[in-house]
Amino acid sequence: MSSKHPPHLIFRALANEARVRVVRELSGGEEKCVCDLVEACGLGWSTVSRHLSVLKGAGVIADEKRGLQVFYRLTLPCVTNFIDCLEKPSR
Amino acid sequence: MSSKHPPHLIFRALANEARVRVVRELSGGEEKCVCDLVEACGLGWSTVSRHLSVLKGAGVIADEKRGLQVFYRLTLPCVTNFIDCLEKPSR
DNA sequence: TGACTATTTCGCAATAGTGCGAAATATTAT
DNA sequence: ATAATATTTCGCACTATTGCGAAATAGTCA
Repeated sequence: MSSKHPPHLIFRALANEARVRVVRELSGGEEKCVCDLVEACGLGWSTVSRHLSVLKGAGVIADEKRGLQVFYRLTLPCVTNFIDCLEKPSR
Repeated sequence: MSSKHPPHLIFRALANEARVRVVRELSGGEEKCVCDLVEACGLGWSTVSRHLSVLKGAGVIADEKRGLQVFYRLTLPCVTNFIDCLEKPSR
């Protein structure tokens, strides 16, 4: 059976500079709390929170609450490869 | 020097079902005329033409005019790999 | 309980994306 | 030059996305 996240919806989830920045922050494999991601994006908390929910809804990231904080991690590793490919001078 | 097409703009160009369909049609490496792509998308000519210009503007496809027809081809092969990855049941 | 911290949800105004049909452009054939 | 074909450009109405601040929610600690 096919995924409930068709390709164009995943592209849509990534079609924003802040959301790509979030994915980059998580590309090393380490989890980050929302506070880290807010700082990385340079946007307001409410805005970043909604960006995170878009990425999560598309299955690109997942979250886990620990204590007061929520930690996010990347769940779609091949997006990192693709971004790397896009950044090579000659793709 | 870095590309003039940052990742989030490439994702934005792909953030539409018709445009992903176009990329798929071109993934085999063969060129297709607009008429083929109009048929594949099931949308009007003017709409598909604009989708093609979005993809071209992002550097995902390129065009070449031959006679009365314009042929498009994929210029960003790694997008095919990424879409394939997205469609695997377990990514 | 109440205060404090981390995060999300809501409502808003502004901007961007979508698909359409009509008109414009360009190339070829008569 | 005229006509026919293939494609693009334009203007419109509609919908979706964006970022913000205020308010709501949830967990921890005194």
